[in-house]
Amino acid sequence: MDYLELLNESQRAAVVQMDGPVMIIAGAGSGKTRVLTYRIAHMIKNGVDPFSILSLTFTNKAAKEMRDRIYKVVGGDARNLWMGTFHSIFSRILRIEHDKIGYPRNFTIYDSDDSKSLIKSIVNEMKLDDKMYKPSAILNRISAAKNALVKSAEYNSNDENTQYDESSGKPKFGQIFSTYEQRCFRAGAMDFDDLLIKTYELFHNFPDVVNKYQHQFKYIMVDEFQDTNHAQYAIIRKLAKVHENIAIVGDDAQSIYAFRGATIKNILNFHNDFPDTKVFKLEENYRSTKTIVNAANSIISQNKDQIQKKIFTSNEVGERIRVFRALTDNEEGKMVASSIFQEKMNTHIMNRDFAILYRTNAQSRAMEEALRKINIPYKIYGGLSFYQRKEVKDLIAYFRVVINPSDEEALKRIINFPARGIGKTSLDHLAVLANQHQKTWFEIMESAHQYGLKSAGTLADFVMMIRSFQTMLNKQAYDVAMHVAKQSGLLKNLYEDKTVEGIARYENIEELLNGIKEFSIDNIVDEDGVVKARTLPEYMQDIALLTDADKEKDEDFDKVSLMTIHAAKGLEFKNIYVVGLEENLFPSQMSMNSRSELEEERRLFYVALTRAMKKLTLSFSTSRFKFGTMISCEPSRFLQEIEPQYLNIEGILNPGYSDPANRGYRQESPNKFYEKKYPSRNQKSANDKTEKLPPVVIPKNFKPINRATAAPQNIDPNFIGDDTSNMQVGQKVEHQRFGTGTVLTIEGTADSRKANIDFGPIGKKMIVLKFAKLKIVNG
DNA sequence: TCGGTTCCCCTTTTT
DNA sequence: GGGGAACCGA
Repeated sequence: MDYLELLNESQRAAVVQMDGPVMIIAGAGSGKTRVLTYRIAHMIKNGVDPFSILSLTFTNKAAKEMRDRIYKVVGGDARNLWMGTFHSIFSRILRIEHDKIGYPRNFTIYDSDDSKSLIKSIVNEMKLDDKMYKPSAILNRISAAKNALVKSAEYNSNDENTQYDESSGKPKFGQIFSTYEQRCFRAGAMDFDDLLIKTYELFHNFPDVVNKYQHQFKYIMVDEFQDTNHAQYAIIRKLAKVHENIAIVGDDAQSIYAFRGATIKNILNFHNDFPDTKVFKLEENYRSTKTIVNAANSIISQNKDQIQKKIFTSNEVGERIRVFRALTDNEEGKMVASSIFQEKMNTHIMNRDFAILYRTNAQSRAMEEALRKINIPYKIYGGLSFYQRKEVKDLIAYFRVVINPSDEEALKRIINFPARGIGKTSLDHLAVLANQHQKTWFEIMESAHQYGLKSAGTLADFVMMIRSFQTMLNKQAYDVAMHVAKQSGLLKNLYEDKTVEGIARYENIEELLNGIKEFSIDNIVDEDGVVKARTLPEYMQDIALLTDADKEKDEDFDKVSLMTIHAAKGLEFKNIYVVGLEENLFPSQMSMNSRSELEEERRLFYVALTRAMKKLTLSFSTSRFKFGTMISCEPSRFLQEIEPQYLNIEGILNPGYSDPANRGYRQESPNKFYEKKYPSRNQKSANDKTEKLPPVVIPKNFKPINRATAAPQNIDPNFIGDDTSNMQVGQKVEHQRFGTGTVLTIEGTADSRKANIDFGPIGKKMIVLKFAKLKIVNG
């Protein structure tokens, strides 16, 4: 397949420009993923060693999809790419280099629940008011600091910070921050932000380490660059320093993670850090109808902060965007569900061609109920994931403690579950002693007698149990997991609960164990084709950063998708429903305080619209349940920001609709704030758009550099494997790394055909023939 | 210490 | 409307 033929001119230019710094500004639906995947495939086809390509994405799903697509073009080599999310790639590096920063190799990754729970403990231990020091708010501020690469020591030495905290009623914030840091370290745990900040430190403090990775990663690619935060950019800038072969792909119009520290500055700074950057713009949309593209353009043009570009499409005009109003959130669900039903009757398209998008996860309930009632199968992305369910977390907490006994948050979860008589009093004592002696809970428990703890006997039993589990850790993951589930009493405890929920919980544990079983027996091969046993620690590393988006099941193949707009980024569907277009919901109430926050909401709306290929439906409700009470809602300002020529408004929305000044969406008592700050489009003055950011221009001296492509490291490119389909037991073979060996056994068929080969001094290796390159030695 | 009940807060968005 | 923490009685 000549993949270059499948690209348009600017796409192709971006693909073949392998060397030097590259910026690809890719509008929605412009074939960005295609460019990225073909770019990598192009490199591999041109002899670049996959091990030297680093490709960073934001979600596991994006990484997986890209790997699959590259696999289709270049085959098995795709396995060896360093491809994944920032967090997963960096955790991989941190596990390799763990000793440099004083962490155990099997460090735990705290999710935000763990982080909040730890903060809560700290606030309690410090005897502070937990109304004032809310864990989520504290965590947000800690996270913001870390994303700016500011650690507690630096934070606390800055008067501005201390003054801010004093004036906002949280004078002890700095102390909580530094305690939090210490406790994470003591627990051998990293939170999400640590994965970035520790990587940065590692590279900053150990020149030999950074040097190693700088040379290894000859080519670096970053997807969704507009969503990178300061720490992420600082790391990749460092990594790219030697070869400067770095390509960033992004779209400022789809920047929707500023709330998490992402900054558009990274795009603007890129030119300063890499002055020779070649810029490519992908402006043709292949996804959506003209109506959808133009409507989306009319939305995004209202933002002041943006890079100039013109997204266009040569697709058909398509249908107008349908807008309807519901009276309640439940009715909105019903209307969406019946619309999907009708659409399927009329056009015979699949369930999987539909997606319902919303601003907040809480909105999924009304949609789910309505779909369930008329038997439309659906799947929910995000929300409470499988791994966040209580019983699943409990068993996983056991695994965490077995692997890393210092993991305090996991220990707290399981120490008295199932109940074994270790109550609050014991826990309080443990906490005090641990702080007093600067030791982990587990260490205190090991010497419980010595500290005169009343529950010493029970604690010792618990420690013994964990210790006995630990002796099994090098065994296959499933065997250990099953043993732990049984011996801890957790399985029995759940089994005895015969309520409906209890049975569901038991089934979830069964599902988890089945997943581990699959993981264990699903032989994995390393780069030399050698089969490796998969252990529990490996399983835990695998799932630590997994969101359930990754847990795709076959039966989910043809279902309607429900997800937040954030989760929908990067996806496309034929028919899209964007629901809940109401003031205070979308745009969110929390984002009405500043122009920049509101613009982020607008970009989010832009992302929502541009997910649709053929048909787009927008809806809002005039009332909805919030915290169990009914509240009344006003239509979103975003609705009237779309040029009306693209809309098809159904039914009588409001009496004043015929008046173009309010397009019928305005309620009878107009919101004063709305009037004043956000004049409608018609009244908008031309000089509203004067404060634009400098547009990115393609440099005039655009000249592709044709540097010789890098040869793979340590591998002889001329080494070609022979056809092994007729290989016999007893035959001599040559492997590039292991040398000459004798075939002992051959088993399996087709792709899973394996050979056990004795390489003499190197030992016996089980090799999967599909992947390994072996020369048959004659004689 | 445990289990059941009430009560309270919650809601952005995610790795 | 729902989950988790706090509270209370045994």
